[in-house]
This record gives sequence, C-alpha cells and structure tokens, in this order.
Amino acid sequence: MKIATWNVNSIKARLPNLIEYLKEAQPDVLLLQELKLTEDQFPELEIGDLGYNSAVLGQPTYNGVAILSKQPISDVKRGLPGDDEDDHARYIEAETSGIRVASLYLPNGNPIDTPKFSYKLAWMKRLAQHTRELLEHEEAFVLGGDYNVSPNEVDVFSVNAVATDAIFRPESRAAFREILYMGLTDAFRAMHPDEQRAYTYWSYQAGSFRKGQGFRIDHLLLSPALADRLLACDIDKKPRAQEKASDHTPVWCEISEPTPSPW
DNA sequence: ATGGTTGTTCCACAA
Repeated sequence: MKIATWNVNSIKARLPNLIEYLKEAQPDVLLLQELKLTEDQFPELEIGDLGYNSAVLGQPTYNGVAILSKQPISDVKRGLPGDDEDDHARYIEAETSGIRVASLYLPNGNPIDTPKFSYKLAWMKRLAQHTRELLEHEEAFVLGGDYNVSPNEVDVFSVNAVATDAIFRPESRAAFREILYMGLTDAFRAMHPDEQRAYTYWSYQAGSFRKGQGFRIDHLLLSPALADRLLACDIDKKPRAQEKASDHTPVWCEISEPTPSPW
C-alpha cells in the first residue's frame, strides 16, 4: 500500500497536476495540504472519477487539508484538538485501509519575532499532546504533511539561508524532536539515513529548484506498528519539475500488508 | 542586504 503526502499550493491552480499525479503514481492514500478553498469548492467529482474517496477540511483563501483514499474513509476528525479558538484548517484525521491517517499543515511561523512564530510553537505543543493520545491506542497510524520544519542540517541546502527562518529555529526543531522521540519514525530518514540534498520544497524564487536549493520540510511520521511494515520511502521530484508546479513535491512510502498476530 | 516568484484577493499578505 502506497501512502503519499503533497502540499499542492492551491488545488484549483494545481488540479491538472494533481490528476496527472494520481493517474501516474497511483497512491492508495494521498494527504493534501494548502488547498486554499472551502469544502463546497473541492473538486470531489474530478477526484472521484479517478477512483478516490475524499475527506476535506477547507477555509477561504488559506490553508485547507484533505485525505484521498481508494478505500472507504471513516471516523473523520476535523481540526487539531487543544484550542477551540483556532479556526485555521490545518488538520484532518480519519480511518482508511485499516490504518489511521492524518494530513497536517503545520504553521510556517515566519517572521520569528511575531505572533506567527508563537502560534507555530503552540500548534506543535498541541500536536505533541495529540500524538501522545494516539500512541496510547498502539494503532498503526501515519501523521503526514507539511511540517514546515527541517529536522537537521542535512535537510537544508544552506544553514546560513535558514539562520533566522522559523523552519530551522532551535525551538521548532526541538518541538519536532519532542514528537519524533515519542517513538515515531521519520519514514524518509529511516530508509535513507545518509542521503544528502534530499528536499521536498524549493522556493519559486531565484531559480531554487534548478539550483537544487531546497529544504526537506514534508514528512511521513509513522507509529511503531506502522513503522514495522515500512518497505520503502522516497521523494518524487517529477511533479516539481513540471510547468505550473507547486513549490512542494510529494513524499511517498510503501507499507506491507499487516501480518496476522502469531498468538 | 536585498530581491527573487506564485497564488488569492481586492490593490496586500502569505509563503
């Protein structure tokens, strides 16, 4: 089973790219971020024609997340718990294909001397608390999406370029580690422990993609039960190389069928 | 140090 995540940077602007990706890559589950539309504007018919069910959390203009799956989607939960005042559409979670999946769009947090950065850190605290609760059930789950955090120096093209960027601040990376060290597996890094210059995002500016100047900020974090089934994980750079591309490219992993319990 | 680009909305803001 193939699970992928992709920040499309407007699903309206990216619908041809999305349709081509679904046809070619054939993920069983696709986690989407930055839809930039409301739920009633979601292209459910076009996506349904390709054999995908969808669960969506939208809002006008900004944010927006979705789960697409070839299998039925159930037990949909919209919004990250922990703050009733937070109305950003950044988190959706559901059951599909026998696993729990979440699509998340973590706040960017720039500039760091503004409330945007404290919102990012507060959001990460809530994600940590929610992850703690998910882990108590010992389920197979994946938290996938645009984390807007590069975990380590190897995940950025230039340490200088991100010295004051919220994606690489020590506070952001510490909050990411707090979640990871609960026992989750960064699927890409688990399969490619020594790979360098492996990025998932390249700015539209200054020819960044052509020059290989990117960041690894999109991640698939697996629960222990799902990490046991991890077969492969990689970054698919093809969609980023297209005309009218998103500034992010998909990350995917291949998961084996669950093995029956031996007792 | 600045400006480089894209998307959406309304002529700025977010990334």
